[in-house]
Amino acid sequence: MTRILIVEDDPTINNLICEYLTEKDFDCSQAFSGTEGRLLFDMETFDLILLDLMIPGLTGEALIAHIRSASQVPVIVLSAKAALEDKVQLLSTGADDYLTKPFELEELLARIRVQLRHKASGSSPASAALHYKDWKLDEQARAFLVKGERLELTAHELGIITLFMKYPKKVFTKQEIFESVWHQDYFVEDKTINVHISNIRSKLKETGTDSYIQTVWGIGFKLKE
Amino acid sequence: MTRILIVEDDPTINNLICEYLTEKDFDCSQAFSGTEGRLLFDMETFDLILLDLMIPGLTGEALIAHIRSASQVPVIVLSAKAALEDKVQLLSTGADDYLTKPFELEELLARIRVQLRHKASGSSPASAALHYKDWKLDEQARAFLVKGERLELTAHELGIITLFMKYPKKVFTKQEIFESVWHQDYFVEDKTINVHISNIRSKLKETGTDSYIQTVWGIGFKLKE
DNA sequence: AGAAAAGTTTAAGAAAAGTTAAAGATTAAA
DNA sequence: TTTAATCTTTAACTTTTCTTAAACTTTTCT
Repeated sequence: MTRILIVEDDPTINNLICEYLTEKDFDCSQAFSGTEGRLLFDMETFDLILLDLMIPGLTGEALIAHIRSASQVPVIVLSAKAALEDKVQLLSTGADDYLTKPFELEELLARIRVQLRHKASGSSPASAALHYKDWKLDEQARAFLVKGERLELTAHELGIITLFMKYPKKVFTKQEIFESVWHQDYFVEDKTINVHISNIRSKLKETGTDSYIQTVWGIGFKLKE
Repeated sequence: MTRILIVEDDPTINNLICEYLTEKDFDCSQAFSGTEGRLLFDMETFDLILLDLMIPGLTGEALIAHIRSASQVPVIVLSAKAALEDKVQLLSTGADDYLTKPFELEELLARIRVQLRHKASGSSPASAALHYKDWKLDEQARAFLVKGERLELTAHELGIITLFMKYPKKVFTKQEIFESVWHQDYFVEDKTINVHISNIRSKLKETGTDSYIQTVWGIGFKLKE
């Protein structure tokens, strides 16, 4: 389902848009401040972002800049500002379209569809990001984010995390991990996987999420329930 | 066969749905309260859940949250509430679809088929779960649940339980258990299996289900009828 | 009933599995 | 080519699980 993030501080307008779009089969998340919007953007993956410019916590412009530093997701700005210079500046900043308040919901929907169509026709196959608790993994960018912050992992470490996040309930034996991540038959020293797990955990420790990787004695490893 | 859980406190409606779906070749389980629904969900595995929101014992919302904490099974909400805000919240809470009462059974069937189709096309390999009375065993997650609660077992203990649950009527000799679980010929001390059985029973004792493992004198062990 | 066989339980040492730090080997980058 | 990063292996250490032994209980057989 298409996921849309609505960043709008006025609850009435936010809910109105949310209800309308939900009815139209979109999956909406709501943020009521710039900082909340940034948090949601960092932690989840959206197909489109609706953004009010006049929001507390972080200016709309700053949020666009933040979004553009990490993603090409379409951004439609909702603004009371009508002055042309603002519009121009916005579009050059990174917004893909704008709508001046008040606007008709039908028009909003039409513009959303336009942006999504652009997105769909252009570019690469969108690789959905994986989520697990407050971990986020963007496979395409090979970026691993904890609580929105990037954590540097080596190739094998990322491979192991990716495997875990694809099947968050499965227990993986060391053999399974090795064959899946190394793409070879299992003949490395048994301990190698252990060492990598240990290294991943120690990197995770800084984020307080090292307990997410659990040891299943006699079997292997898995993500926490 | 496709298994559907119906959580609906009105017996007339519950039975009506159950009979209709049974006729359409679904395997239905009925719950008449939120708590009963949770119990059945924890103990068995369903392909889809129909959930009335206005149920005694546990609110529908809380039940959805509980379900979502453990599973991606499709949930269709049956509700008398027509207010849009409720629908929005529901869908964002974790429901996959909703139907406002009164509804046609044909529409319900259509929506069930849509959800099952979605499920089938998407994602992860279905991990078959084993069931025996109020025991549930998820082989992929290596999780053993008694009355919905996880019970920690060591690798060998889990191996023994798995063997029993695969053939719930068979009597296993100690030699069979050893060769099946240890993957070796039988030359350990005879008593080893006994000790493991004893340890399993003592862990089960906390759940009140230790009597499920029965001793067959002179032969071995089996699950209770 | 009494003896023998089979099963149960507890406890303790042995064995297996896992963790971590560190050093050497390998690979990639500057 | 030199430097840096990553990977594998080794080894000492910790934790969990397994096996054995021994004392005790229940069932079966004579």
